[in-house]
Amino acid sequence: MVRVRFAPSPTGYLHIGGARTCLFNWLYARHCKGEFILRIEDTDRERSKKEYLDEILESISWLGMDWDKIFYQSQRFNIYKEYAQKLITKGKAYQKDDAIFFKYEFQTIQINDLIRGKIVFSQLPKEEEVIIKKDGSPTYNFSCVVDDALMGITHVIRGEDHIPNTPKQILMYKALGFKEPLFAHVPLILSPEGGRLSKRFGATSIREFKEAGYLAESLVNYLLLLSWSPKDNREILSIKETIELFDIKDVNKSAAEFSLEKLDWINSFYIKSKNIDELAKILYQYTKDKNFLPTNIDLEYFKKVVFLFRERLIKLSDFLDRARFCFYDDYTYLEEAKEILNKNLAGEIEFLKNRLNLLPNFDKETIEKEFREVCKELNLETKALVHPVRVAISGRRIGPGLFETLEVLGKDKVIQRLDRLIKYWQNN
RNA sequence: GUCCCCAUCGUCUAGCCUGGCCUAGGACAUGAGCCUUUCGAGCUUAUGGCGCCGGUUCAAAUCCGGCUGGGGACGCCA
Repeated sequence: MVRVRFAPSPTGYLHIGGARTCLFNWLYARHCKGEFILRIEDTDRERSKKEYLDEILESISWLGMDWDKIFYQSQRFNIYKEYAQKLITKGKAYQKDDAIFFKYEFQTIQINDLIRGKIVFSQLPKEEEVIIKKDGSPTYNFSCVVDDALMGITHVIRGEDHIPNTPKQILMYKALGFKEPLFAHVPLILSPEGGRLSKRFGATSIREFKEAGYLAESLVNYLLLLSWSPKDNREILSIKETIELFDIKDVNKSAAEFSLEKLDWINSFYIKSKNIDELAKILYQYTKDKNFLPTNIDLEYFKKVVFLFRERLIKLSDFLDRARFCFYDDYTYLEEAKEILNKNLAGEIEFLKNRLNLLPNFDKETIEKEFREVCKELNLETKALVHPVRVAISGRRIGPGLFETLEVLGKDKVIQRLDRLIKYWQNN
């Protein structure tokens, strides 16, 4: 049976690169109907933090992945020591200054990477390596080998930055008498500037992407497309069909630059394709987390507002400032919108207001019909009133379609906001 | 410095293994047009690429070599 693992170190948040490595492992496990193990590499007592661990687990779950087993290396120190001791007995390691050193036995190492094919190492950078530190904790390469072997990992799928570790680990497998797993080194994700994805580039942790308003499925879909493709020109794939199609052998060899533009496009696509109830639910939670909504907002009303905006959201966060006027009356006219108010149309707006006020039904169609009729009577182009009215009701120059927005706001609010505009003209 | 990985439009990729069907396909971004009350969305359309040099071959994006370029690793971090 296929058994793979993702081995994060809780010394930082789960970032884009780690998330994709996790995803590839998880997809492969699910594709093969195998097991996906989470191994927390918390051997560095100083730097490992509970909050990072929680964050990592939460991010993995949020992205839609689950694990069959979880192990903590911090609970396995005695196991590592036991195996280090065996190496000493075999004469392949020795103790010095309270630490245990492993002696590499020189030989050309060849690995048959599932993604890259044959990789040959003709030499090693060093002749020995600490495997148990002075403080009794194991070093990465050693605990990794012991655990992968003991846990029965069949495929080690990890980032290509681990390629140089592989020959060292293979030598340890041999010394320990363990069977080697298969290796697959997935390409790195580069920042748009070419180098490592980090500080300069805004968000790198999954949590930050979530907070920025990206949907989990967008992130997963996008990450998937970096270094893998269904080969039939499709860009949008559900997790379910990806599990069917995914094979680690098909992952590309070359590193890929992260592109926010494409992620944005995928995100807006997913937002647009969600049904309104689902999207409203997600946005409701999102806005709640951001403390954006006033208390006791009616869910039906919220849903209507979401419907208004859903086609123009790239990220959930776009909803925050753009839809604010639907929930609060205290908005101001934005500077860029005031230009539209340069021409004083107080009389015309007053006329329009009175006519709208008389409408028996305040629905989109009725409003639009009357609005256009009024403009005609005033001998104005429709847009001559559309723009100022939009500013009146939202404070903004741009927004969703005006007539549906008026319907959502309701007659009372619209009348009140038109009055406010008339006053604005009177005072300026 | 030593070792290793990679190389198709600006970006992500299909094609490469099993040379001819490739005057290299798709997506994002960008330009133009249509639609339109703004923005967006949608639709149509355009621009744009096999890093270079050799070799093998009737034929190379595809095979081989070199170069160049980019990336990674060299911690009692993981």
